[in-house]
Amino acid sequence: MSVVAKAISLLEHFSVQNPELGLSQLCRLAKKDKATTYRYLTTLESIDFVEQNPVSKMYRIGPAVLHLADIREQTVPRREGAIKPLEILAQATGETAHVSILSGNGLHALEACESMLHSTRAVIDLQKLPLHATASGICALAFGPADLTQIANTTLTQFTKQTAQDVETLARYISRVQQSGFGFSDRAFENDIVGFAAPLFDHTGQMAGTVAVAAVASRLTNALVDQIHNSLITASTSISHNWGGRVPTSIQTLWAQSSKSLAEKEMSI
Amino acid sequence: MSVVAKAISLLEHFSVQNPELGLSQLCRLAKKDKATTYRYLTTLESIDFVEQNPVSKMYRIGPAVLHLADIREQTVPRREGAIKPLEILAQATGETAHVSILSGNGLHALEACESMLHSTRAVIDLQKLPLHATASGICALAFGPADLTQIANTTLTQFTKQTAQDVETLARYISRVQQSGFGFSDRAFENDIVGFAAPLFDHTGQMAGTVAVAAVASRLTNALVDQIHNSLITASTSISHNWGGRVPTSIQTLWAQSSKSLAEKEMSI
DNA sequence: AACAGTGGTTTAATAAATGAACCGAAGGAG
DNA sequence: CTCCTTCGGTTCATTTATTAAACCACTGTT
Repeated sequence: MSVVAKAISLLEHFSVQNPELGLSQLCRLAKKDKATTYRYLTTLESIDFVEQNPVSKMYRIGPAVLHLADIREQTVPRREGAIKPLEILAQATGETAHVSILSGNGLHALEACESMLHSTRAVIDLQKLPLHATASGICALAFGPADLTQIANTTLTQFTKQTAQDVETLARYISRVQQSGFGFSDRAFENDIVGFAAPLFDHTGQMAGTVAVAAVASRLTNALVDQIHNSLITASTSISHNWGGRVPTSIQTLWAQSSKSLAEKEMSI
Repeated sequence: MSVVAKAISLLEHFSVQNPELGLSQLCRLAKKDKATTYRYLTTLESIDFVEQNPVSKMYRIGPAVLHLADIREQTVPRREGAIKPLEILAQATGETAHVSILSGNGLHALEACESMLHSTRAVIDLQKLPLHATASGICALAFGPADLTQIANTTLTQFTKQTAQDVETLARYISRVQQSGFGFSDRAFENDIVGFAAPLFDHTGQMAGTVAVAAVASRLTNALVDQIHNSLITASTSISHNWGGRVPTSIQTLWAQSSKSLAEKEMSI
């Protein structure tokens, strides 16, 4: 791990819940020496990646990232292209919908949209999502670059009793998703939430992210699952379109098959 | 300059005009060795600060900055607190208004708002502003931390014939601004633009940024200058309020005095 | 007064960054 | 076809910056 990565990984400890951190706190969180942490912070401060509250001496994320994020969103407008389909998805399903961006070594939640239909609903923190425990994550493992799986296999943090705890279980989850075309996670990240996801594609033809629905487990019915699947297909198709890509026919075929099998299952009930 | 700063300074070469850059281009821009630049880029890629277009092999700003910018804006909502006063300012003056954030070693343009009143108007690039050549910059030097002046003095890039080219001229500009309470720059950055600025304050009581109007020189009248000054006072007061601070009475006094002297000047005309 | 916290600084030991030279591939020009 | 340039990417001995223990100065508590 290079110095650059180590210094910047300090930034990962800042969050909406914890926007300002002191030197000592940061030392403990990063498990690093005080002198080193201090040097990192002053360096980051010199390039405006953090700034120091002059009275409390605490550090917070600096203004330089705003500028970079602006350039990114103006030239690769992921958020803009995702918002409307996301609202439609949330409204159609009555559950919380969110979009994540895939990037080399993980999945970043980009935007969430909560349905107003029910008073209980999932709340998505906009942060890095665990690959092995969320519908989006398993979807990324199923359809994204192969080297992601190695990253996922090394960090099987347990969140609930259902979280995949070994490589074999995770592999079974992944292969099921590769057959259905939908990411799926049954209370593996949060106790009462079931997740459904679909992959997104950009102009390069590669998988570029996921769109997902986080549903409250107690309200799930076969009809709702069906509705979520259909809405995910619509959302994935239009977001991929807005991102300059399109859903590969192989995935469309999977979706058509799993809709059919679902319909059959319902017929038999 | 530490490795961290050098690596991240690569990011400064990306812009809306030039969102994707190849390895060799970046080498030339950064005046760095190819091997070094390559290592920087792979490091930045590993932490999602840049991502590589898999087909063209070019690099662009990565998704990690979106997340950081989100946290920053959710916890220190500068942009949100600035937008409405900025729109009012642009509309009242008929010129382009913009807000910048002060940070240790410079001034970052945060948001610009163009008036639709005239077809010709100033366009503000959202980037780092030169301290010595803009109304906002001189305003920051006049009312911000003292060590900014040293930074400004070392980089007196010439933009127009009116740009301050020596420390004495700049000091004269600054002291004039310290007397009037308004940043001012007469065609020192762009040839036909006159800038007016007012300082902004946050909850720490320190200067936190500037709000400014970039006016087309050929349209300027005494009445418009008066209008701009008054609107800047309103804008600065309300943005500072939204940022959790307030304009110090010392500055309010300066404003009151310079309004009076302006009124007198107009009386005499 | 002793203690446990801060933020910040110095030190020799050590691990990391550096850049010239290099590779193979792709594209153009003669 | 060869020659030449430029591209992204790699190697390795040399140099340079990073590291972390110990240390200061300060503040509030017991």
